[in-house]
Amino acid sequence: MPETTLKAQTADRVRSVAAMLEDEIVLGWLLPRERLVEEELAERLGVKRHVVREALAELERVGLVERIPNRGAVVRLLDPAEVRQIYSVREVLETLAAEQIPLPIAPDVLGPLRALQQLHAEAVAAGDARGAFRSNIRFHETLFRACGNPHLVELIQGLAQKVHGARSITAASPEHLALARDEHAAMVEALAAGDRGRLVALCRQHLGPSRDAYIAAVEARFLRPGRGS
Amino acid sequence: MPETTLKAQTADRVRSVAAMLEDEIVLGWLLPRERLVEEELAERLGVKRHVVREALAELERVGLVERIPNRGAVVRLLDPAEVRQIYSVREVLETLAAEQIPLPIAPDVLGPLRALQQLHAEAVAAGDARGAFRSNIRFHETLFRACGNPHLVELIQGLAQKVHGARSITAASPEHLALARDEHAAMVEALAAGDRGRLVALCRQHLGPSRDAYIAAVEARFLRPGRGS
DNA sequence: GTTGCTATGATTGTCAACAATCCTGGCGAA
DNA sequence: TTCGCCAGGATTGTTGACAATCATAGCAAC
Repeated sequence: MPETTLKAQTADRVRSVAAMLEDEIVLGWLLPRERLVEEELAERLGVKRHVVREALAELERVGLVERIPNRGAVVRLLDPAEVRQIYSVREVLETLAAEQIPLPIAPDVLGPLRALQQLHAEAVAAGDARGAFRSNIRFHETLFRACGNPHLVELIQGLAQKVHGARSITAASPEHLALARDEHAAMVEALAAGDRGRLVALCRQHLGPSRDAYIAAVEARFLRPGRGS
Repeated sequence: MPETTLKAQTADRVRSVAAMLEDEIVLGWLLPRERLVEEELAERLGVKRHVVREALAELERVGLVERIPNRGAVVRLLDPAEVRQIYSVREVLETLAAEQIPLPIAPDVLGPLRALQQLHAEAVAAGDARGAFRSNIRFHETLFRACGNPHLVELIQGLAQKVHGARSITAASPEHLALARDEHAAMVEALAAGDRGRLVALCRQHLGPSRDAYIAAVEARFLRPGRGS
């Protein structure tokens, strides 16, 4: 029998629901400004309303969802200025982490990293956006964890999650996925070769494309017509 | 009639309760490993259990409290290694922020900053630990907000909050409070003079004393006897 | 005297009904 | 036609009761 969801405590179920909703937002199943009705989600996901409620609160904290008192939650549209600010901090933190990774890289980091890189490459080849998204997250998590400071990693992950909402544009784009795949390969190479300068440069460059693609897409497609200032 | 708590929505009440509990932890009213019983707190603070529950979840997220399923919450003791890691990241981020503050400083920042500095000095002079704690937070918030990147400020504040539990040691120490007061004065001076190098150095140095005092105190007083490795 | 088990009490976790709030559509008057 | 108002419906927010879980103390057996 399946044991993953059998003995699940509420806290786990909340995280699970939050992750599912995050997926649906990131993959573009749920569009910006789309309403998220608690009861409907509760039924669809097979949990109580209470659990959905906490999950939405979690997503609000992260910034993927906006919650207005007595009115409910909607998928939030990140405004370009905010995205730019977040990316600028990400750049600093990820550079910092990359600079602190001990080189030569430990084998017990390089191994899993190569495995995740391949997983990601396979998902890209198969056109599996969801798989690519998840394995991409795990790749970077594993990479940055090697820097040795868990709190720095936590910050980096938190910021990455904040702009996950911006991924619906790039997550489905074959060109961006292929580019990310190649850059991952280059990072692994640089790590294996102990080339710090190259690694740091790659990490920094890695952020640019998705940011620019998102900003361009938002300005072209999603900005509310009546509100342009 | 008092209007601050009159129209308060639940979310505000949760924040309020969380802040009260944080105060009590920081000021040493609640000691590490002390149990926090939901119903008791609900009655004492005049709110429903539900609100206390969410507040405890919030404090758990921040790291001030530990929550074990079906067993309740206790005040968490930060272990020295964790404190050291957090402070190392704080040092980087606060230095970064200090480097980005536009100089010469804008008058509408310097003014409030001076006011908060004075507020802090007065609290220190009066031996008002709570007042010193709160005005200290607001001083740094105002200072770093001047860097112009709200997300960086948010990160800095989050990290500071994580080690607030470590403040019960320094919050009551007249020497540390006096030192902090003088360093604040020096920061304001450096800002007014446009001396970036001095400002950055001061911010970096400012973190050391409380970190070291906490680690020393924890190792001397709180480590569980039976568990020393 | 020590160990293991059971009953009890204390505390948290879950739930569904109820209350409060807000949007929507329809109706009437200017 | 347009504006304002009111009722109805939909959705969230709150509450208290109930169920599940865990620590503790007392008792019995070794």
